[in-house]
Amino acid sequence: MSAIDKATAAPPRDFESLRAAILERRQNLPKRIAQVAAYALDNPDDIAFGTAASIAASASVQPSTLIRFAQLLGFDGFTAMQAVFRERLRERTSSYDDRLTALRDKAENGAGHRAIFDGFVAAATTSLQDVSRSVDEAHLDQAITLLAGAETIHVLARRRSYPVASYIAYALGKLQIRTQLIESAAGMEAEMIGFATAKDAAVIISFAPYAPATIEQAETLARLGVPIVAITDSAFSPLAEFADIWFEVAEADFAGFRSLSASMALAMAICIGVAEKRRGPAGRSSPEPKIR
Amino acid sequence: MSAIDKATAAPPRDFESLRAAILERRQNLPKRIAQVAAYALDNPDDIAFGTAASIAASASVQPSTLIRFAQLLGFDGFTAMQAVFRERLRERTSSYDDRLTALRDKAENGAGHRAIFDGFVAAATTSLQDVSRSVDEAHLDQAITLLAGAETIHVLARRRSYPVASYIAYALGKLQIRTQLIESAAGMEAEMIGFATAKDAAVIISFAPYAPATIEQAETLARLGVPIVAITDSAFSPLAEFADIWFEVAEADFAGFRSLSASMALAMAICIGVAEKRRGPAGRSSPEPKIR
DNA sequence: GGATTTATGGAATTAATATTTCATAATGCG
DNA sequence: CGCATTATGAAATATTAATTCCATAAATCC
Repeated sequence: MSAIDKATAAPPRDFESLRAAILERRQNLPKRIAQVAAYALDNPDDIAFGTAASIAASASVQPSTLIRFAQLLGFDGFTAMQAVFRERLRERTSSYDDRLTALRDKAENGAGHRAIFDGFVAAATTSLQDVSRSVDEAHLDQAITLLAGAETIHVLARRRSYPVASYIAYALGKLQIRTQLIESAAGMEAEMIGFATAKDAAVIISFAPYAPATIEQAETLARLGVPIVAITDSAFSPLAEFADIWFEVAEADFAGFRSLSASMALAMAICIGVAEKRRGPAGRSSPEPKIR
Repeated sequence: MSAIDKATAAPPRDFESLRAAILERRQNLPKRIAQVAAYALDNPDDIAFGTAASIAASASVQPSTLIRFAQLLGFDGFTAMQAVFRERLRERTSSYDDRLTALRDKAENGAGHRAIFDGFVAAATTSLQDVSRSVDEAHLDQAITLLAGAETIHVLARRRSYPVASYIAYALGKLQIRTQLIESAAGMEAEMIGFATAKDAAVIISFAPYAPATIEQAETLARLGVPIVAITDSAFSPLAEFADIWFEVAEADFAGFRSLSASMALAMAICIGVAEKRRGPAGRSSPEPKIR
């Protein structure tokens, strides 16, 4: 019998509880076993993939020590423990879409606040994955070229999309690019838009249900001959009609609110791209504006 | 000898070329082998971890067919092919941090716009992963309880953090929670803040370098006895001093701009949490506000 | 400081897993 | 239709990997 209870009745079923179990006992583990414990937490992937012998070698212990470690945690043997490490990889890899639907269910049934938070994280991650697949370089280049040639860049968005617009305005400002954020506070939008010319350009962001004011103003801008780059959610968006270049960004939603992460990432890439282009192809040696 | 060349000289080294090789030959593959091919593309994870016997069973073929399939692709045997499937999982799992640093280098050396975009996506993803680890439920509960009890929720943020504040204001508005976004446009912030009382509460978001105005106003709010929930970036943030509850959110940066995704996700979770709590524990049956 | 318990290393054993082989079935071709 | 070729299934074999066992070394306790 060992100093610590030989076997916890129930072996951890998932990686998190396994991790917790290890951390809890960490202090009073025999030297070699502790060595394995540390290795396991530091290199979980190796344990998922390796064989008992190879892992033992990497951790500088005997294979038998590995098995003792597993048994100490309540597992039958090394193989049973390894299964948990493999399961972890599977889940981590398993499509975020699945995770998201699972979390949606969970939240519907009144799970804790943590579940809601996880849901938003999953929604954002999914959206980022999607947008990463769907945006193509050619569009990106065109949009950047178009905006880089503009005298003033007008940024237009309402409601849900407004945060994206305000971040664009902030970023372009920092990058010393003349920008006009079309604000709604004082009801002066029409006048602000009136000054736009074909030498300017506009970035417009809108998702279903498209704010009527945004569409209306997009139309006005188009009529004034202002080139338009749009970030929207489908080919059927009314914006697609007015825009010279448009991006389809499908943001996942959770608890009734859509993520903005994908739009934000795209917006930022456009801003930096415009700044780089303005600085000229020669300026490429220091393309990274160090601003916070 | 089989109808198709028995063994491609060089076996695919990575999953993508393996996939391509399979797709290319798909049409002229013997029935059982084709069955394996389809299974392999549909369930790559199973192949990574399963044993020849278990995979064969899942795909309804004999283990030997599995080996023939591997050899047809130029591998030595099943084990060699499986290695490619495992490698794929490893890479997919490999820390986003590594990817991010790689992309940063790439961008510094003047890579295309696509690389910049990927960088922002990676930065956002990393931030989300981090925040998901660091936020704990107890804090979340406390923050939600605090805000749920407020008459009016004041939302305060400047510059980079402002988009988060505007999204919070939008969300709380939709959720019919009385909200006051402290805007800076007309320079009336001081007056707006002056109306706040201990019965209200405030959400303040600020990251280094902390906008002086935000800190100053946070202090004022604290002096007025307004409970404060802060989202900031370190324990040394001046906000931590004034806040009753604060969250540490470390956003990764790229090309000089930090992601906002993690803060956004946290902010949304708080908003929904407050709305749920207000609706009362009984209202839990329909916790999902269907608003777009 | 000696006795007893506990931990460790290393080899032996057992279990599992991949691979090969061979008989048979299916397919294609003249 | 019949022969040759290719594909398939099933079991035997070889290989590899996990587990157990035992001798020895530390550590702990009286």
